[in-house]
Amino acid sequence: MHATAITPSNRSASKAKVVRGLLEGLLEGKWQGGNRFTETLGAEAFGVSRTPVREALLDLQALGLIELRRNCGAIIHPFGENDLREIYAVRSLFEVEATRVAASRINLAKVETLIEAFEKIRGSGGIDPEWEFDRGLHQLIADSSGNRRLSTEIGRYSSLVQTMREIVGARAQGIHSASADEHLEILRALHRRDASDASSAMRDHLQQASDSAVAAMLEIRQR
Amino acid sequence: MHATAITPSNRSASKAKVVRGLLEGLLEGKWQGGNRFTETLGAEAFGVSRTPVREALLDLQALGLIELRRNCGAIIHPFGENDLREIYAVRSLFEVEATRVAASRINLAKVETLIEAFEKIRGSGGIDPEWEFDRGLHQLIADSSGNRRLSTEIGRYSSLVQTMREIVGARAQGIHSASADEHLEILRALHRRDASDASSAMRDHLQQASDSAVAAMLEIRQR
DNA sequence: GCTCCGCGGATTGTATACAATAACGGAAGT
DNA sequence: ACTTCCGTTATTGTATACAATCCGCGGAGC
Repeated sequence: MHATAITPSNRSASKAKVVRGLLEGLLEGKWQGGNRFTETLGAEAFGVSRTPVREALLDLQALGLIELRRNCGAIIHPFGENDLREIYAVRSLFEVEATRVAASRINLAKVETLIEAFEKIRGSGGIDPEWEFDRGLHQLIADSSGNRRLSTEIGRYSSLVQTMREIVGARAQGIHSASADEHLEILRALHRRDASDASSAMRDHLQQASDSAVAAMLEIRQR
Repeated sequence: MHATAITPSNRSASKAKVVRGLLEGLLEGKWQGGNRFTETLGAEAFGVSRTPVREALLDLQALGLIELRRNCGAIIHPFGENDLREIYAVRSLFEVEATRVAASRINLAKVETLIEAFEKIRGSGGIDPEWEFDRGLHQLIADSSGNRRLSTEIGRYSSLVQTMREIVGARAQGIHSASADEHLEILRALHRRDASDASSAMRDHLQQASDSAVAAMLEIRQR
């Protein structure tokens, strides 16, 4: 539904490729020192022109991952455990607030549908399809917040996290997706229209997700 | 200090021009219906090429102000009182959190410097220079949050608000800048390292700012 | 009359060319 | 040796050209 800035399916495919490549480098731990990365360099590295590279760099700058200085190229800051936690901290800020607000407005029928979906997952023990529903849940909450700006911000970070997931998923084995239980706790609180419990459950959920992401990154780097 | 996305002094002057022009239209209340705005149209309207228009549209999309659809042009949503309040709500989310975290880390000497500055302002009754210190205060808090991501987001919204201020300031008479008292309350709480009071004062400050901005927008539209 | 296919135009996505500008280095002066 | 100035060069900012893609419309077939 949202025009996701980072992974717009196939819209701006080149830009997405560049973003992914740079994120891979960040997660792997390349660019340890304050490395410089010019648009031309990126264009050659990824086999595209400067234009999508430039747009990718602007996006990454807006996410605080790089610093752009005129006629200097992008300064890539070393990316560590702490940076990943910061990303989840901001995401948590957004989504906890969205959950709190959404509790009194969210469409209960949709909540029930998702509850059934997650219960089915928990029963079957399937892991793979869960991310799909996870995205659906976060999207539903964002849209139900009634604040377009908040929803947009959530979408931006959602795309970032999604891309990181894909990168990590392709390399790390033991990356465990969030447990259906956490999702169900959020959903049941929402169904009761209990803003406090719901937002609290969302906070815990994202804390888990944060720890999990850090573990996955460290696993990747130990190779 | 930050590479501000919207008003980078004179970096990307054309892009800034386009952003400002579009924001003017939004604040004035043009584009009431779901208007379409193509890149070519913008290029002609502002006398620049498509490239800076495109970048401006991407920024505005990331701020939730417009919707970009492939081969469809930008869909400009009507902008109302509620949208302005939403922007301040998100900003409040960022800055209240930053204030809370910064309380235990902020450099007290810098706080004292700002306290003196605001006390001088309050004495002299000068209004004009206050925005400059206002920006300094918010920037200091953002940088003291110790979270680069959070700081970046604050910078994005800060630029947006700053541009809106400039637009409004050029048209409305009675736009009153925030009272020095509000700033002093934040600063004194920070100086006590009282996270609760400081963040609470920041919340109140932004609530005032929000009301003030809405009033200014309505004043503009009544002409 | 209704549906489906295909084509033309409009619009974005990407590449390239040109202009502006700031970093870098070296030479001259002290 | 240090600093300052200036020219070169690297790099971004902007403009333009080209490619891909989607939307709408009209006509053919049923």
